[in-house]
Amino acid sequence: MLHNKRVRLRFAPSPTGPLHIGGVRTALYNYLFAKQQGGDFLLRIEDTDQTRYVPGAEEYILEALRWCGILPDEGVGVGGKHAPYRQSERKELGIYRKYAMQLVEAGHAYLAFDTPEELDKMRQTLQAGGAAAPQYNAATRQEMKNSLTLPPEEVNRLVSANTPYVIRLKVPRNREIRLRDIIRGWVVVNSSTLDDKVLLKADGMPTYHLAHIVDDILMEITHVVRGEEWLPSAPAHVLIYEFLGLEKELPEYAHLPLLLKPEGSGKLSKRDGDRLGFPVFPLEWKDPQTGEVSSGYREKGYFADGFINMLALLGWNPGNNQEVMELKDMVALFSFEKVSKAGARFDPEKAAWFNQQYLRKRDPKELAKMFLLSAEATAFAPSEKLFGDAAYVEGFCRLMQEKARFVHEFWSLGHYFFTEPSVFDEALIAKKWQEQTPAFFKALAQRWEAQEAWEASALEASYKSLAAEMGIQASHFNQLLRLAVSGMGGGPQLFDMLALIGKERVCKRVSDFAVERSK
RNA sequence: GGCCCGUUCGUCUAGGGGUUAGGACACAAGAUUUUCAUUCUUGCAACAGGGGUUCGAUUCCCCUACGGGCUACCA
Repeated sequence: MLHNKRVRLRFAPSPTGPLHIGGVRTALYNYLFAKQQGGDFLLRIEDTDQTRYVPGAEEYILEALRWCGILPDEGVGVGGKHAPYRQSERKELGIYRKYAMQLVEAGHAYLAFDTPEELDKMRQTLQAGGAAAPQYNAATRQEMKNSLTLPPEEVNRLVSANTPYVIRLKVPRNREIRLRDIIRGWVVVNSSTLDDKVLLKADGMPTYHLAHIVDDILMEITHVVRGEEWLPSAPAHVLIYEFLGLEKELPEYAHLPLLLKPEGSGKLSKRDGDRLGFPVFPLEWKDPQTGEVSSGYREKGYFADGFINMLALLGWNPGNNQEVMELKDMVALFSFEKVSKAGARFDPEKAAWFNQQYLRKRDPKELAKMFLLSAEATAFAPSEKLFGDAAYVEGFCRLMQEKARFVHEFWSLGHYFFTEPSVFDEALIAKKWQEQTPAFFKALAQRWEAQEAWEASALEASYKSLAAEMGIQASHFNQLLRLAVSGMGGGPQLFDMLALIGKERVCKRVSDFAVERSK
C-alpha cells in the first residue's frame, strides 16, 4: 500500500435526501486531507438505487458543499477527466458489468436467480432452524438457485430467457481477512461471517460494494474516508480488490466515528431534524414528497466558517488547545491519527459559541449587509431613513457584535437604535428611580442640546460635571439614563451607544422620559 | 442472536506506565465595566467495573458491563 501517486480522495454521497452534518463532516475530512497533501478532492454521486432517488437532493448536496467552502477539484458540477461522475451515467459505460463478469469468469462471483420470495423463504427456514444469521453464504449457496448449483445449460437457458438474476461475490469460507484502518489499526475478520454480497442487481445497476470500488480504481482514489457504518463490509471490499488482482491498488482506509443523536441513543439521522430544537442539516430542506421543511444552519444564521470549524472539532483535534481556526489552518493541521475512535454527540451551545467567535471577527460592513437583509430591518427600512445611513448601520453592528451570538439577535438587542423605545423595564425603573431624576434628566437634556462635540468621552464628561454641579452622584443614574434612551437595562457601552444614536434623539428621549415619569 | 467498533469531567476532547489527569462549552462565585449577554480570575467536575502484567496502571493484556454500527437486489 505504498502510494507514490498523487493523493486523491472523494466524497461520494447518495442523493436520497439532504446531506446531514455527519455527511458534511465526512466531506470536510476528505477535503482537508486531500488539500493538505496537495492532492485532489472529488465529488461523485452514487445514485445506483433508483427507488430511493429524491429530486433536488443532488442540487442540495452541491449547494451545501459550496456554502461550506468545501469545493471539489473534480466531479459532478465541475467535470474532470474521469467524467461522468454520476454512477447512473457511468453504468451506461458498461464498466460495472465488465468488472462483475471478470469476477464471474475468475470464479470469484456467480449468477443467482433466486427470487425475493425464495430468499425470504430461505431466511425464514434458516431462522426457524435456529441459525444465528440467515445469510446467503458459503454454507447456504449450495441450496440456492445459482450458477454454482445449476447445470451450465440451465444457466444459459435462464439467461437467454431474460430471467432476472444478480451477480454475487463468492466469499470463501473460513479465511482471515486483514484490513488496516488509519484510525483503528488492524481489523481482522473471518470471511465466514461475511455474506455473498450482491454486486450487480437484477436491474443491471451495481450495488455500492461493486460501484465504489470500480470507480475508485478508475478515478485513482488513494484514500477511502467514510463513516464507520462501512467498517463491517470493508473486509468484503478488500476481498474484491484481491479477486480483481488489484491488491496493489487497495486504498488506505479511514473509518470515521459516527455523529450520535444529541439526545437519546443511535446515530444522528435525517429524521431527527427540528425535533431536537436545532438543525441537523447545513441548509434548509423542503421534502418534495411531504412538503415538510427542515431547518438549516445557514438559514438559522450560522456563519459557514464557524459551522465548519465546529464540525471539524467533532471527532478531531489539532493536537493543541486551539479551537477557533479557519479552513486553511485546519488543512495545515489535519491528521487522521488525531481523529478519535468513539462517536460524538454535539452540543448546540458550543455551536452557538463558535458562531459568536466568528461574529466577533467579522467586519461590521459585512454584518451591516446581513442585518439589512433581516426581516425586521426590511420591515422598518422603508419608513426609517437611518437604515439608509451606511455609517450608522455599521456603527450599530460594531456595537452589537460584542453582545450577540447571531446577527438575527441584533434587532431584539438594539431595535431602539432605529425606533423609539415603547416598552420600558418598569421593574428596573422602580428599583433605580431617584427623587432628583426628572430634574437631572431635564437639565441633562438641555446641556446636551448645546453639546458641541457629540462623542462618547465628551458626553461622559459633561454628564459627570452636570451631576457634580447639581451635587448628585452620577453613577446612580447611569442605568436609568440607558433605560430612558433604550427602554432596557442592558446593552453596549452607555456613552458609545448615546454617541451613535445622536444628539437629537438622545435629548428628546431623555427629556420625554423626565416629563413622562414625573407625572 | 451473530460479527465488528468503541468507553477520560454533563458535553467535545488532551494526555499516556510514575501528571496536582490539561483545555473548551455549559454551570457557579468573585472582579471590573456605571448596564450586560462582554472581558478577566477562581471554582465545580472525569480515567465504566473486575482481574492480571508491573516496584508502580487512567495508560498494556483479559473478562464483564454499557454504548454504537452492521447483519437488504439501501447507501
